[in-house]
Amino acid sequence: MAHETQKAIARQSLLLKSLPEHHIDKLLSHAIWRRYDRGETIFLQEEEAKAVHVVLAGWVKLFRMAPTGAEAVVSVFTRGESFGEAVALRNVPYPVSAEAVSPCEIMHIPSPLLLSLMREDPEIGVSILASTFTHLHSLVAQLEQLKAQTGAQRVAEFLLNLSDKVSGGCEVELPYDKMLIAGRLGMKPESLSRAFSRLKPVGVKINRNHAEIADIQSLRDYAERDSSEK
Amino acid sequence: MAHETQKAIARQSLLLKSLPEHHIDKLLSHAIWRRYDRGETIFLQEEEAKAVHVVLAGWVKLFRMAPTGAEAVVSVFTRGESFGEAVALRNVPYPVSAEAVSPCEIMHIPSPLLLSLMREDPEIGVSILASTFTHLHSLVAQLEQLKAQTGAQRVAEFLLNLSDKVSGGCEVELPYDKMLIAGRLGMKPESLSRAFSRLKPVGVKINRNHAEIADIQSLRDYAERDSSEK
DNA sequence: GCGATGACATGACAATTGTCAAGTTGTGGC
DNA sequence: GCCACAACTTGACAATTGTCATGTCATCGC
Repeated sequence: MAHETQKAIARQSLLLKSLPEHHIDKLLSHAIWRRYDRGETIFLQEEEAKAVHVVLAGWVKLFRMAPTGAEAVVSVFTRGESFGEAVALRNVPYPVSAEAVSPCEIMHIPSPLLLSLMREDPEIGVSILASTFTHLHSLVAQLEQLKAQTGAQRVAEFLLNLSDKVSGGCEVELPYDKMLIAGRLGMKPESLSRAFSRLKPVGVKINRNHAEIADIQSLRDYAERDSSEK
Repeated sequence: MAHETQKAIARQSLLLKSLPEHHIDKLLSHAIWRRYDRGETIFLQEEEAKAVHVVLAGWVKLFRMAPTGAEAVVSVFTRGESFGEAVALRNVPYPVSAEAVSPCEIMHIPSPLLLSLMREDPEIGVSILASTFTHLHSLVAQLEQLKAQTGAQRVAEFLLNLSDKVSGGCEVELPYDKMLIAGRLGMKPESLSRAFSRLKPVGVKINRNHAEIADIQSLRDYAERDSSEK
């Protein structure tokens, strides 16, 4: 059931990679593996957390339903990333819902197991704090973007994060639906379309889920430009 | 230096209140107390974290400077609340800056002390995770609000959080500057003014930093109303 | 008391974004 | 191949918000 390649991916996850070998083995041997289809729910907001989740393949979105029914995408995770750490250890309800947005492989680590290991070895706690901090940091970055950047600038940053090149041109694939990208960036799909067209003069060509960036640096300039200056 | 009343406040903080007595004593005896004037910097973004901070009195804002220079307020803390947990334990730089927005009393718990206690007793780790989770949760809530609510609705929620009444009318004091409230809610001061006037029909009167809410429930209805319906 | 300063409100205007409607395109079922 | 459907784009319009300018008011130092 648990293929070696999957275990290898799990070992590389931020949550596990800093742990000593024997702990990893124990966690892996008690973990639950599961496939999810596109659109399938992994857990629901207000549900009680019983495990930490590690994405082995595919894409997962965390989102929150406002009382009005409006959906706000909080984050999107993929291979090697984990979520639910801080909640699982405290027996509190999830503040968000999780859904597979593509077919997924997810590993679930039961929280009682994590808790008991944590009592044996405090390093585990530090490890969990590490990945929790990463989430915290990315939420803070998102808040900053939403409050201080225009839609087109947020799209520009999103594109920049898809490439690891520092300068020059490049081509990247959009990792998921434009609808989901729009949600993740806090805008409507229509606004995303317009943002893309606004990026054309800066050297961005979009074709389906394929993006061409003429010059990374000039796109970065655009993203960091103060909105007051032209 | 450390008055008993301050220690009492510290004990009630989310970070400490679930810890066993002997740990609290040790932490309190090694903590550093300091006063900050209005406008004084507590730490700067990119600075390395050396302590966890507990607010004993006054108001502190955490904010982030975008490369463009725009400031995004991430959160505002007051008496009994703590911040910097996840960062302090990992020797990583702060993702945000912290500034006193009113005269403040802050207690600093050196992170090496926390780390060593954590190795003795994993319960400390759980405690830290608990308050970290609280921050995470509030960031998620903020994201939801920014993405799914109009300015006036965010202001309505802000007012609602100032009162613990469930129904009927009430009066509350705005806890800090309108400029800071605007920043915290992700809008310009002018927009906050307009949002306040838009709340008048719903029964909200603002006079200086004093707010009168005619009926809590109808304000709540307004905040949760779908923007499509009138 | 007086002037300076900063917080705040308000009006006019521009830019951005959401909303609604229509049209295009690709995909999957049959 | 054909149909139905969902994703996506585009345009027109309305609502919201930012920007700029102006004016009021309280506070503070002198």
